[in-house]
Parts: sequence; C-alpha cells; structure tokens
Amino acid sequence: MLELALLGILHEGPMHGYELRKQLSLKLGAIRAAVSYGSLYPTLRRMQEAGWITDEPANPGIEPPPLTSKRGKVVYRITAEGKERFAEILTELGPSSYEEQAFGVHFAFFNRTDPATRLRILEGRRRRVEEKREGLAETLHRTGERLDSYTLELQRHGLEAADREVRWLNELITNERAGSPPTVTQAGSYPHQPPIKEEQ
Amino acid sequence: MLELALLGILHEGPMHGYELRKQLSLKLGAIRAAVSYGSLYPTLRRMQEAGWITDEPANPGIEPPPLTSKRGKVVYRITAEGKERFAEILTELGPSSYEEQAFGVHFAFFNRTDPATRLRILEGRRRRVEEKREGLAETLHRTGERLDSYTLELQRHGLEAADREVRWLNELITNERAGSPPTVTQAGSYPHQPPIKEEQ
DNA sequence: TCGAGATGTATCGCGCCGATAGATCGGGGT
DNA sequence: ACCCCGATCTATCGGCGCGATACATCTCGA
Repeated sequence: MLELALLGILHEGPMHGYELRKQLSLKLGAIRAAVSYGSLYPTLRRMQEAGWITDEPANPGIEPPPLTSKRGKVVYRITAEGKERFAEILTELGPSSYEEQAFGVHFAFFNRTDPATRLRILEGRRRRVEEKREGLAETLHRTGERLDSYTLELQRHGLEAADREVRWLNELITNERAGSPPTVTQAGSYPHQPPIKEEQ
Repeated sequence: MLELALLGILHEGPMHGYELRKQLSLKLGAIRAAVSYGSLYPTLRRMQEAGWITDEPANPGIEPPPLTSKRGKVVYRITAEGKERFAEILTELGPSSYEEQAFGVHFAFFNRTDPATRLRILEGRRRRVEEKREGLAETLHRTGERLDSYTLELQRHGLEAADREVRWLNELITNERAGSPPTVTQAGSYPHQPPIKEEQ
C-alpha cells in the first residue's frame, strides 16, 4: 500500500523522505492523515533492497537543482524495475481490512492506470461496498439483534454512507464506460464553503 | 481497540473465541469487516495475563447452560478488574490513524458511557473531521496543486463525506445536549432501499 | 454414507503505528 | 549580534493487528 504510493509519487521526480511524506499527505489527504516515519523509512529500505528505488544520482557529477535540498539528505529515485513493479501493483487489488485505503490509493493513480483495469477495480470495489451495505441492511431490518440504540444509529449511518458510495461508484463507472475521465467536477464551485471565514 | 470491543462484548456474558468474533462482527459491522484470529487470540491471551478476563468458571462445579458450547472450548469471562479497565478505556480517545475505527468502537458502547464523556468524544471527533474537511477544502480551493483529475475527484468525494459526517455529529451533539438518545431513528423504514438496480 | 460447511483453537511473519531521539537550518524578535 | 523556535531531516523501538495457514470436531442433508 505504502509501496504503491511511494512508487507513484517518485514518478514525479527524485525526492527525500521528508518531502515524500508531504507529497503523500497532499495526494492522499482524502484517505489518510499522514504516514508515520516508522512506516516510511523501513518501507524505503525494503524497496531499496528490492531494487525498486535507489539513492544514487541518475547522472553522477551532475547535481540537479536541489528542490529543498539541505544537508545530509538521502534522495530517492525510482528505477526501471520500480516502474515495472508499480505497473504490476496497480492492477492488484483484493479485498482486505484496509480495502478502503487500498482502493483509495489505487484510485489516486488512475491516471496511470489503463482503462480496463480502472473499470475492473471500480466494479470490484462496488461489489464489496454492496455486500457491506446488504449486511448492514439485513442487521437493521431484523430491527436490532437486541442491539442498543447507539449501535443501531451507527449502523444506520454506515448504511447511508455505503449507499452513497455505491451511487458515487455507479457514476464513475458510467463515465468510465463512456471513456470520459472525472472531468474535474467543478471543483471550485463546490456548493459548500461558508462555515469558515479565514483567508481569501 | 480490540481490547475495548472485547471487554464490551463480554459484558453480555461469558463467551468463547469463535462466538466473540461473531458478536464483534454484528456489533461493529458498520466500521470493520471481521476481526482476524491473528488479532483475536493474542489479544485474549494478553487480556488474560493482565487479569481483565479469565477462563475459569464463575461458580466451580456449576456448569451453566452451554450457549453454543461444543468441545475443548475455552470460555472467557470478564473480571471485576476487567470492568474497571473497560470504564477506563471508554473515556480515552485520542487522535490516531485509526481514529475512524476507534471512534466507532467507542460510539458503539455509548449506552455504557456517561453523558459527559459521550459529549466530549463527539465534540473531539467533530473537531478532527472538521480539520480534515478544512484541509481538503484548502487543497481543492487552490484548484489542484497540479493534481490530476482522479485525485481531485477523490478529494472532492472525501470532502463531501467529511461534510456529511460533521452534520451527523452536529445532530448527535444536539440530541445529546437535550438528553435524548438516538431515539432509534425509524430503523425499519429507512427511506432508501431500491438502489441496487444499477442506478435509476 | 460421506462430504461440505460450520464450529473451534492456535501460530507465524510482517507491515504499519506512535513515541521518541537527534541533528541542522532559516528567520524573526530583541 | 544574538538566540531561540519551528521547520526540515533521518532513524529506531516495542507493540498491535493482519492474512495465511494448520488442524480437529461437530452437524446436517444429499
């Protein structure tokens, strides 16, 4: 999961750990807060040992314009094998406890995914959300297996969220079949801004 | 997290591992699929070592009516210390990567939580969801830090979900202040059933 | 009768987490 | 001129939860 995200981010150019963490937060802000260093560095080391990334400069002697380069940094660069690995992981997505996050990461790199795989992943995700939805609906329909009102409310809210996600996926799948990307849904005119004044 | 859930479930009576897993799935169906045995058994062992639970019968010699008892089972029972521990964990909830799940588990046991703690947890959760919401709105407002359309769509969807959760929490907080529990919102007459039909 | 599926306990390796430790650097306040 | 604070940057440790897997028994219907 982290591996996929890191390989994807490194497609945009060499970076050091701290920078990777920031880019990760920007790109995956919708699905997770911030990756822990206790995850990041061991993962980088594993990936380096596997040969997906390297900390050697591409052209020795030519020091590229240091983006935020300071001192004693270790700049990671994706290798050819890393790009192959990336393409491979992009197509792999099975059910898991972290399905939510795994789907999100895959989705975030859909612009590097071929259309057929995109469709397969979207339909797979829809299938699993529908199953969860059925489970919750079933539990609620038997009006609480002697469950208290708070638990029931939680399930009701979960059912609603699942419902909403299925509809979202339906739209995406429809667009995908029509061959049109998300079309950058009027991001600026999102109909909900007022609650915080602050800047602007 | 698992510890809290297990202690809570065991308040309803002694159970063996397999049964615990099922009850957990029922109670927490909205927030997670099913707990793995690789989590369950080590956790039970730790809890037993800590003295929160025991596999000794409450009244030696008196074999209580075996609910689903089969063979060679280990029936766990919560101890007095376990109940204290449960009450303690109920009030502890900080931010974390698993905030989502941790909040869900706490919420699922709100009927055993005192009103002041309920309010505090709901408001804390709202604070963090609002922060996430602000972060996403900020990113989207600067119309994509050179983010592709799929990533933007993901963030837009995340923003919408955060928005919706804040509203849900607001309602809960209002009710909570008024001293009225969720009132088992017409669970049976949930106004949305038909959608499976590939979007209308 | 026999086999599939539910019941039931248990372990292994490993990814990821939170906490923590240091070190260097740029810039603002006094 | 100085200092200190927050941002930048790398790194490790203990521990929890996960998926996979193994294995044994019980139940029920074809």
